[in-house]
Amino acid sequence: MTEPERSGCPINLTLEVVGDKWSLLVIRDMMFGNRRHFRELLTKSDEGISSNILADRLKRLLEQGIITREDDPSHKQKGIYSLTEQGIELLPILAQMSAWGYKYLPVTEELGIRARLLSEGGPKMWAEFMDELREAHVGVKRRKKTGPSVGERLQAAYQKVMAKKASNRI
Amino acid sequence: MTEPERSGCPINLTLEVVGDKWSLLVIRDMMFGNRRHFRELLTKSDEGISSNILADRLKRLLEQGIITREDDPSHKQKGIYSLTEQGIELLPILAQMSAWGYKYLPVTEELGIRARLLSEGGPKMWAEFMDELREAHVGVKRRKKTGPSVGERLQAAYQKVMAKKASNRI
DNA sequence: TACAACCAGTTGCAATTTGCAAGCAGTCTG
DNA sequence: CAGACTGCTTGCAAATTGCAACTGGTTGTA
Repeated sequence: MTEPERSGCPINLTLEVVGDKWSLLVIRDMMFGNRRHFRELLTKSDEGISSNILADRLKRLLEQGIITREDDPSHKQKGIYSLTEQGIELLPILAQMSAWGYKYLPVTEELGIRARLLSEGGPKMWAEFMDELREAHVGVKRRKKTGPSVGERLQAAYQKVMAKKASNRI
Repeated sequence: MTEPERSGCPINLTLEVVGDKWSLLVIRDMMFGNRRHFRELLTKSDEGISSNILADRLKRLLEQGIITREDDPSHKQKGIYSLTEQGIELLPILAQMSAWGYKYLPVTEELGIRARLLSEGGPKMWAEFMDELREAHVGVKRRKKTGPSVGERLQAAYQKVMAKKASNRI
C-alpha cells in the first residue's frame, strides 16, 4: 500500500504525491472551477479525464490528506470533495506553473487570461485567493470582504474573453 | 512526433512538458547539483534514474527548448547539458514544490535544509540564484558579486548538516 | 408507481510507459 | 594495448493508462 519513497528530497516527495499528469488538473478544477462532485470533475474538465483515472486520483489525494470527502446531504449518492489546508497550499505551485506555461507555451487566449491576472496579482493575490478557498472548502471565515473576490474576478475575466470570442465568430 | 495537446490551459501545457516523475528531478540536479554530463545525472542522483529514462527525458527537454547540449571539448564523447532561460525559469516551480514538500512530507534533514533556506530566502533569493544559473548555463555575466553565491550557501548548509550527521554516527 | 435521467464509481482489456539489466561502439588513461 | 569510462541503445517483463461498457443505486417527473 505504502510504496517506498525514492528519496527524502522535498521536490521528489512532492512529485511522488502530485507529479503525474492528472492530479494537479483535478486540484486546478477544484480551485478555479468550483468542481466539488465526481461528475463535475469528470465531465466539465477541458482535458477529458476518464472515470477510472479520476476515481483513482481522488482516492490517492484522499489518502494523502490533500482533499476530503463527505456526503452531500441533498443527494444520498453524491459526495462533496473539499480541499484541505494542505491542498489549498498547492496553489502557489499551480500559480507558478500557470505563469511559466503562459510565458512559454501555446496557451489559448481564454485560458490564458486567468494565468495573466494571477501572475500580475502575485503572491498577495494568491494569498487572498487561498483565503477564499479556505472559506469555501474548510469553512474558515475570512475577515475583509471588499469588492469582488479573486475567484469572481478570474471568472469575470474569463467570461469577458469568451464573450468577445463569441461575438467575433458571428 | 508532436502529440496533440489535451487543452490550451497553461497548467495543463506545463504538465505535458514537465509533469512526469523524472523531468523536474533532472532539472533539479542540473540546478542544485551542478550536474552537466549524462553520467553525472545518471549516477549522482539520489533516486537512481535508469539510463533509458534519462536519455529519453534529456531528448524531450532538448526538443522543448528547456536544455541545450553541446560537445565537451575535453572529451569527444562527452556532452555538456545546459539550462536555457526557459529552463532556468522553472526554478520558482521547483522552489514552491520544495517548500510544500518540506512543510507536509517526511523530508530528511540533510535534504530539507536547502528547502528551508530557499523558502526563507523567498523570491528575492530565487532571482539571485537564477542570475547565477544564467551565468553558469547561458554565459550571461551577472553584476554584483558580494559574498558567497546562493548556490554556495545552499551547498555549505548541506555539507554542514552532513558533517553533523557523520559526527553523530561515530 | 413506472421510468428516464443522474449518481459515483467499477470492470475488462488493449496500448502505452516504465524500470531493470545487459550490451555497444567509440575514447581516454596508465 | 588493456581496462576503465563515455553516452547512450536494446530486449523484455511489469506497471500504468485510457477507452468503453457496465453496475447498483437514487432522484425527479408523469
